[in-house]
Formats: sequence, structure tokens, C-alpha cells
Amino acid sequence: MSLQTALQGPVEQVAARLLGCYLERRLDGQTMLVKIVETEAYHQSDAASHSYKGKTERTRVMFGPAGHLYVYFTYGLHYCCNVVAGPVGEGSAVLIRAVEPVRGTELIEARRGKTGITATNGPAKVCQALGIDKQLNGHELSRPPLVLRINPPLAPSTIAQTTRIGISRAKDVPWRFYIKDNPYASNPVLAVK
DNA sequence: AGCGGGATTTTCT
DNA sequence: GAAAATCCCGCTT
Repeated sequence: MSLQTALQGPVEQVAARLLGCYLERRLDGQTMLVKIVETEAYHQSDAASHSYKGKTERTRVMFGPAGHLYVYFTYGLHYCCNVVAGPVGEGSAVLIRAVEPVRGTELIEARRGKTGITATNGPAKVCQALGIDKQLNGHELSRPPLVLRINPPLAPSTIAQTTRIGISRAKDVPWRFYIKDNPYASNPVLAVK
């Protein structure tokens, strides 16, 4: 399955599709490999999305080709990263909310100053762990030093679908996805809401 | 265990 | 000028 094929179609479907896929990050001569365990979908038709009000300097990448990385800065000190989805001209992307370390766990925990699930169970934590900042905004995820590797789709019965976290508009849109029973998914308790 | 505030800067109104 | 797709610490129960 190619990267481009996996990123086309409805963005909420892409968000579910990215669960179980790997991100490979080269940094300072070392490699970190993580599994995506939690995502959220955002689309220009969605009031919670940065792309809702149309293309701006900040959201330019969201409207570009699929497979690029959209990085934004928020709350004065945090970065969050998204995988751009859909055709050029459509403002859609998938927020990477949580990952599970597969390789390079020691480096990840050292970069975060935390161990265990608290090292990577939140969108800004993922960026800090993997060293993702504004320099990687617009980066092509088919090329080093940051590669998105598509894995076989997970069985639907292993995926949980809920409303999104940390937004004030379109709270009822159930576009958050995570791998059931995965301890690295952030705050599973919110699933019932 | 749960709540509340502070950090800190980009972006849009 | 205010809000923001967050995180962490410290205080209270």
C-alpha cells in the first residue's frame, strides 16, 4: 500500500487508517521508530479545523498535497503535527495525538524527561519526543529524516471512535480514533462522552 | 484523585 | 487584543 493511496478518501477514514502505522525519525545519528495509536481528523468543512476559514499563511500546508507534514505552534510553547490528507486544494489533515515507542525508546524518554506512557501520550509530547518543530512544517513524509510507513489496516473491532479533545467548536463530531486497550492512547476515559 | 493556574507566542479579529 | 487541536506543577480534598 502506497503512502498516497492510504491518504486519499474521507479524512476521518484516513485518520482510522493511520492507526498502527509507523513514523521513523532520524535525529543526531540515531533512529526512533514509533507506532501511531491515536489520531484526530480535521477538515475545512469542520468548525474546529484551522482550515475552516480558508487558506491562510498558517494553514497553507493543509491545502497542499497529501503526505506532507503540517506543524503548528500553540499555547505559547507547544508544537503539534498533522499528516496532510486528501487532494490538493482541500484543507484536510490528521493530528497525531499519541504514539507508542517501538525503537529508540531510551532516546525518546531522555528527550522528554519522562518515562513510560507519559513520554508520548499527547500531541505536543509526540512533537517534543521526535524533535518536530516549525522547521519540519511542509516536510515530505516519504523522505528522511522523518518517514511515514504505512502498515496493513487494523481490524475495525480494535479501533475506538470518539469525540475530539481540547476543542471548543464542533465538539460533537466523532473524529477521534485510537487503538482499543493501548495504554499509550491519551485519556481513554473520555471514550464514553 | 481532582482542580486550577501559569507558561508564552502565533494567528486572526 | 484575545484565543488557542497543551502540558505540568502544586494545592486541595
